[in-house]
Amino acid sequence: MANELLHLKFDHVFDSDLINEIDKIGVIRTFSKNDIIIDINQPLQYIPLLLSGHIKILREDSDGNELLIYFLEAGETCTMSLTCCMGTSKSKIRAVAEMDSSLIMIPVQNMQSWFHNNEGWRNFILESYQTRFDEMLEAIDNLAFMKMDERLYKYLINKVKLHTSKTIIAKHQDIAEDLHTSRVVISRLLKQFENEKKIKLSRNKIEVL
Amino acid sequence: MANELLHLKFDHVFDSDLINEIDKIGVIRTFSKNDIIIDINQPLQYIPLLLSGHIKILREDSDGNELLIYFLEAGETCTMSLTCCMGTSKSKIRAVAEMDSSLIMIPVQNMQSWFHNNEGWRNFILESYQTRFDEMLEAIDNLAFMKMDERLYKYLINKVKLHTSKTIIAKHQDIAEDLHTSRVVISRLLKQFENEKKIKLSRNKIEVL
DNA sequence: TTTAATAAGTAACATTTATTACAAAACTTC
DNA sequence: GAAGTTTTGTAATAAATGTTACTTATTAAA
Repeated sequence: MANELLHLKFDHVFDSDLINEIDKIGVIRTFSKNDIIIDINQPLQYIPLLLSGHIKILREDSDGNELLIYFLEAGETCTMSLTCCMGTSKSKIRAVAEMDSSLIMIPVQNMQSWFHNNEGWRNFILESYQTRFDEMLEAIDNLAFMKMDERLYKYLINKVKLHTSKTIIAKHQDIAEDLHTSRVVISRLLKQFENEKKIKLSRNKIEVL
Repeated sequence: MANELLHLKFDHVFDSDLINEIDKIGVIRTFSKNDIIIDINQPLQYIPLLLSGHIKILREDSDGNELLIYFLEAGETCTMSLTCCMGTSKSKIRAVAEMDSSLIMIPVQNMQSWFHNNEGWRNFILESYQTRFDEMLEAIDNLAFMKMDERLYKYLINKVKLHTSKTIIAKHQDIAEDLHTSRVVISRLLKQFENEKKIKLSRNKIEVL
């Protein structure tokens, strides 16, 4: 079998015929940490399935301010790309590799017919929509109802879960950009967390206790 | 034909067989202004198609604070209900009639098979997802990148568009709840808009100039 | 028409977040 | 290890939003 990761991550999602077809027509692409996978206004001709790594989905306003909306993990797809492909419109988000990642890209034409013929594919897409909807709602909750200290703490906990490691490698500036605030605000709050014994700070590194 | 509104709003979306089936199995429900159509945590067994009126889709946090996410208009459906029905989960949002409204409710079982057999239905659902995604992104943008004065002005303009009337009937308290802020903040900003000749205020009424 | 209830106006103050500016610490490079 | 660069710490201040408390205006009810 050509692609081990494809089987590992998607064998329980798609039937073997579909897996083989994906394997045949899908194009593997690899990205390094911080690579832009898809940028805002870029037209989309492929549906990506994430085989390994993590991808940050970001929104940007007209002044270049960014906001992290959610992360994609291996075994997931970006439903934004689906809606874009259907409407042959352009990407409304930026996708950035949060770590080294690999994707398999499926041309839109194929996925249109699968949607019609293949129940596994259909369910995968509909479940993806549900997951993304839920994450968008959570993003809205975070922004609307939570203060910056709560948002930051949640962000840290989420990173710990994603990487299954208590140690986060990041600079305050990066975090500030994800949460759309300023570095000073993040440094201040992190120091406060450290005083409360929630974390331990060092250069480029945050240890969650 | 049993239901005029169904034809008026959906004839160009679905083929005539599907329209007739919807007409046959769908249950019409009418709501008065401010009625709660679906509440948070309520299980969903029906997909609603909006025949007339406007519906507010709201999110609520654990302290009972609300936030308006978007409006539904006639000819639309709530994709939240789709994801809920698929996963047989509970509503994550509250739907409130913004004015007297009528819906046709379709049992989930039927819509599952249409999804498989009927291209018109499939496209309608996928387009609905796209529209809702875009509106969620806009909600996120509003919260992340805009200040309260901008959010308020956008809210007013949106209301004017929806009702095709320059006059908005609402009290400051209602607006404050939709935008999740306090009445005093809204009164202050509205007064500022009035001084800038953008609007004209009176009790329960805002005229957008 | 007086009274009560609701809605809006506004001042004073508190809190949260953003900004500016600079110093100290931790790494890199030569 | 000296010099430069990057990252973090922190104070002072500004701006935006939230809160409290009270007044005034408008409408509804008695």
